[in-house]
Formats: sequence, C-alpha cells, structure tokens
Amino acid sequence: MDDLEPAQRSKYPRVEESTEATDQEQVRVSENLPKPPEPDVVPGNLYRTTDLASGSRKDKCIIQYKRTYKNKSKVKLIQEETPHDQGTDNLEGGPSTRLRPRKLNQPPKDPKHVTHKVVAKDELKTSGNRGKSASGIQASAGSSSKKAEAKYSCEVCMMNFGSKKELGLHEKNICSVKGCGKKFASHKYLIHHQKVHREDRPLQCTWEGCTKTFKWAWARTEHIRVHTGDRPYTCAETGCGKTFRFVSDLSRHRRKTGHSG
Amino acid sequence: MDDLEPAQRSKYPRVEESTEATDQEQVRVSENLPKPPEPDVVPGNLYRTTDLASGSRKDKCIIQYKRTYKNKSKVKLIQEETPHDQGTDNLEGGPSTRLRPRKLNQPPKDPKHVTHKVVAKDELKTSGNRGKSASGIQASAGSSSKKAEAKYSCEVCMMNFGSKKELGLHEKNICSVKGCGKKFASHKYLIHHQKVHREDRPLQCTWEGCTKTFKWAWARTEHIRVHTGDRPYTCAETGCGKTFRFVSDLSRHRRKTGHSG
DNA sequence: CTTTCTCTGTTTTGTC
DNA sequence: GGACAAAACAGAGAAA
DNA sequence: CTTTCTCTGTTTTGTC
DNA sequence: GGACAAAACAGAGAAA
Ligand SMILES: [Zn+2]
Ligand SMILES: [Zn+2]
Ligand SMILES: [Zn+2]
Ligand SMILES: [Zn+2]
Ligand SMILES: [Zn+2]
Ligand SMILES: [Zn+2]
Ligand SMILES: [Zn+2]
Ligand SMILES: [Zn+2]
Ligand SMILES: [Zn+2]
Ligand SMILES: [Zn+2]
Ligand SMILES: [Zn+2]
Ligand SMILES: [Zn+2]
Ligand SMILES: [Zn+2]
Ligand SMILES: [Zn+2]
Ligand SMILES: [Zn+2]
Ligand SMILES: [Zn+2]
Repeated sequence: MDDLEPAQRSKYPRVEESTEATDQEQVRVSENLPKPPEPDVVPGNLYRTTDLASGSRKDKCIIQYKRTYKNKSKVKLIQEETPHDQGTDNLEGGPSTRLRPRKLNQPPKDPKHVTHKVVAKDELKTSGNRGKSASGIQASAGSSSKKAEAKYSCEVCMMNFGSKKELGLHEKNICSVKGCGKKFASHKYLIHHQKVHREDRPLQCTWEGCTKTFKWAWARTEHIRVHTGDRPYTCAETGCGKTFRFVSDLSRHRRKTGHSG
Repeated sequence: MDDLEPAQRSKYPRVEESTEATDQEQVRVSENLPKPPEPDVVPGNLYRTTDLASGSRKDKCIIQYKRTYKNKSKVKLIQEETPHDQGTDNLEGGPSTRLRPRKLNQPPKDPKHVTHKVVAKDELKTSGNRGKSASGIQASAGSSSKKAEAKYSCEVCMMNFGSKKELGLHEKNICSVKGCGKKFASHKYLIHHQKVHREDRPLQCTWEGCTKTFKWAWARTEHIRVHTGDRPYTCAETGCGKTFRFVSDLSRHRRKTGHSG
C-alpha cells in the first residue's frame, strides 16, 4: 500500500546493491561458472606464433584480417598490426563504401593470435560475398504476411510471403515462422497449424465460472470432463474394465498392457 | 488430516455426483456445446435417398460397405441391409481371414445414409490396400533408437532408427520424433536439438539456494542475471543509453526504435 | 499495451 | 580460405 | 515411478 | 472409388 515503492515486476529477489562495483567491473557470479578462455594476447602486443605447416616460429601481433559472414554484412574487420608496421593506422584510408558489419550487442573480445594469412590493405577494399544469403530454414527477415510487401503468394491457399525462400518452404509444407520450421503431411494442415503462432484462444470452456480458453476443440472437449467427472473410456479387455477420463490414458494403458490390442 | 479421504490429485473441484445418471446416459455439460449431428437413420430402418447424379429416389437402408484406411487395417465394415435382403444376416459367412479394423476407443455412431454404391458380399472378401503405408511426416511406430531393432543407421552420425522412413527424414535434417517434424539447416544441430526431447536438464544455476535447471547454456547464462541484477546491454545510440538485462530486449529495442541499427 | 524472463535455431566468435 | 565447438544473438513467446 | 491434464499432427468418421 | 471438414485419436510432455 506504500505508493512510494518503485514498480518491481521481477519474480526473483535481487542481490544487495554492490557499493564497490564500478560500471567497468565484471560481476563474477560464482566460481563454478565456466570461465571464459583467458586471452593470451591483447591488441598491439607482440606474440610468438608457430606456423602449423612449416613449424617455423615468427613474432607477430594483431593485424587486420577478413572474415566472411552469412549475413548481409559480408566482411568483418578487426584491428591488427604487424610489429614492423605500427606507424600505419589501418583505420585511415579505409574503404568508405564497404558494408558495415552487423551491430553487435557486446564489444568483441581480444582475439587470441593464431597463424593466419595477412591480408594486404588494398585487398581489404574489395570485399566480396555479395551473393551470399541466409542459410536458415526458418524465416530470417520479412516474414510478415500482412505487410504491404506481400510479393510472393501461394497459388493453392493464397497466403502471402515476403520472400521467395519463405514461399518455397510453404510450398513444401514447411512452416516458415522463425523457430518453427515444422514439416507437415498436408498443405491444409499447414494452414491450420498457424493457429499455434497466433495469440488468440477463441474457444472457451462452457462450464459456469470457468475462464479457461483453448486453441483446439479437442482440448476443450477433454477439459470439460474435469468438471463433469466423466470417464468415458473403458478398456474392452475381458476382466479389466479400467476406465479413463482422457483418451490418451486409455491408449497408453492398451499400449503398455497389450489389452484389447 | 482425515486419513479416510481418498487420494485426490485433480486440480479442479468435481461436480456433485449425479444420483440419476445411469451408465448409459450421456452427460450433457452445457447447452452451448456444439451438439453432435442428429443421425436421421438408425441401422435396420428404411430411408428414402436421392441419387445425386440422376435425381431418382430410392428406398434403402444400412448395408455393408467398404472403406479404405491409411493404417494397417485396410477395410472397415459397417452393418447395412437392403430392404429386400433383410433375411440375410451379413455378419454370417463373412470372411474370417479379413483384417480387423483398428480398435476404437469409442463405438462408432450410426451413420447417416447417403447415396453410395452397394458392395457385393463376395467383393467384401477381397479387401485390397495391402500396400498402403502411413503418410505422416513424424514417426508413427518404432521410433525407438535404443531398441534392439536398430536396423537403419545414419552414416554421418551413427544414429540408429527403427524404420527406413525415419532414417530418410533424419538424412534430410528433419527430426523424426512424433509431433516434432522440424527441419534444420545443419545435420549437427539436428543431433543437438534432440535434447529438447530428453527430460534431463543437466545444467544448474550456480546461485546459492537456487534450484533452477536448464537444457541450454545460454538460458542459464541469462538467468543468473536475475540474481546479480546485472544489466550488461546498453543501447549505443547517442543520447539513449538504455540498459537491458537480456539480449533479446536490447534487440527488440533496436528493432522498434531504429537505434544504432 | 507493458516488462520480465525462458527457450531455441542460426549466426558469430575464438581457435586451430 | 577452411573446420569446429562454444558463445552469443534474435527472435518467439509465456507470464504477470 | 505415478496420475492428471493439455497440446497438436495424423487418422478416422460423417457426409456429400 | 473420391473429396472435405469435424471429431477423435495417440502420442509427447508438463505438472504435481
Ligand atoms: Zn600478429
Ligand atoms: Zn499455400
Ligand atoms: Zn509453425
Ligand atoms: Zn480444426
Ligand atoms: Zn473449464
Ligand atoms: Zn485393460
Ligand atoms: Zn441403405
Ligand atoms: Zn545423422
Ligand atoms: Zn525434434
Ligand atoms: Zn551446445
Ligand atoms: Zn538461479
Ligand atoms: Zn536506444
Ligand atoms: Zn583465414
Ligand atoms: Zn502473454
Ligand atoms: Zn464409396
Ligand atoms: Zn514431468
């Protein structure tokens, strides 16, 4: 009843506010946590490396190198320097037209030095991989079928899709919702299945005072029996006569006992 | 504390025991429930039917007819009689070697009469469809990969399957667990995905006194922040600086606001 | 609608 | 450039 | 392990 | 024999 209490929706109690920890300090929760691998190098330092093929050793340090990604940002640049090229700042003179890498939520850690082919600066300007596309089964972008950009349409059910890949999955009876990717035996059910991705639960329990709602008619049909106490399923095995409220429980009984199979 | 109370695990209160209802009476729960369609015929009675093609009317009644199924029981026989053939009991002289239909949990309702081709009794003896197989994507039988009947093996990951169809799905990166049927972009992840079908949760929260367990390392990583209060994600947009405890919330913030996209 | 938090398929990172 | 495993991400989505 | 109950992909049923 | 929608089934699986 104290209206000065700040809104607190968390279902967990919080640890005491640490009076010492600064923003920069990493809070280590427990010694049991798997520690991140300690980077044996930091950018700008020198490192002795071994070439895996020849076995010869070299002194090197961080230098820029290319990395290919699957996403629309095709080239990642990470600062490296050769010990004999420290005067040259490889951030200047960079290609201003290159695609930027995907925005990261956390800054990348310092990479450990490994034997790697050094990429010439002019080679960095020509970043290829423009043709690469996402490799996931489920939709990665533009999965909205109600947007104005409904460019791809299924001839069978007239559903619209934002990309050719999504329509292709749909035509193979695969749900293109991100994280779903289920394949079905019929196109009709693929449409019906979409209700699992909608939030509405249009069916209601008809029992007085019960507010339960459902997406599937059968779920409601069986739920109502918890109110009535009905046990409509009886094992047909002679001498058994066990009764069940839910069809699945009779099915399991028959499967486990071999009754009236 | 009354030890005469019977064990009651239901989470719902039961309706009062009906003193009138017999075993035969169907308990009708509510008037709002969709009533089953009233059968306008009962077996043995006469019915006036209209042939859909010719429009001519005939008096008929229930007679045996064939029905094809997808499952191992290929032919279903339902009692019908012609009005001029009532003396002949079509249960006698039936083919004793025919496959029985799948055992049903509930007796079938009386079928409504429709215009249907009458099947001769001798035709009933020759029930075909021996070659039909299950059409589902997900496993229908023998999905046990730890049984002795591990006949089909994936050459890539050495997983075993009970049927050729299951192995075929697996080789197309489709999970063959019944009700799953998900298709993935890599074979490696298909193996990793199987943990969602196992009941063990091998990862534990390391916080003193917390008993939460996890299947996925990342879920534990983010969960621990509810104890520490850590909010490691900060929007990089100039002047915004909003912080988040979970990476998904920063991602959504960037998607909705366009910040540092 | 909101915020808090979990699950999981794919992408990115670290290392060789 | 490759491979691979671990970490992180980016949604979907449940709960309040 | 058990029992209770919900969700959902496929099969069966009812009807034309 | 077909088609189609509604009902039912047969698991998986969450919860206690
Ligand atoms: Zn170096
Ligand atoms: Zn379609
Ligand atoms: Zn789906
Ligand atoms: Zn339906
Ligand atoms: Zn109810
Ligand atoms: Zn029994
Ligand atoms: Zn008839
Ligand atoms: Zn395999
Ligand atoms: Zn699966
Ligand atoms: Zn993993
Ligand atoms: Zn915890
Ligand atoms: Zn922001
Ligand atoms: Zn390389
Ligand atoms: Zn919700
Ligand atoms: Zn027919
Ligand atoms: Zn459980």
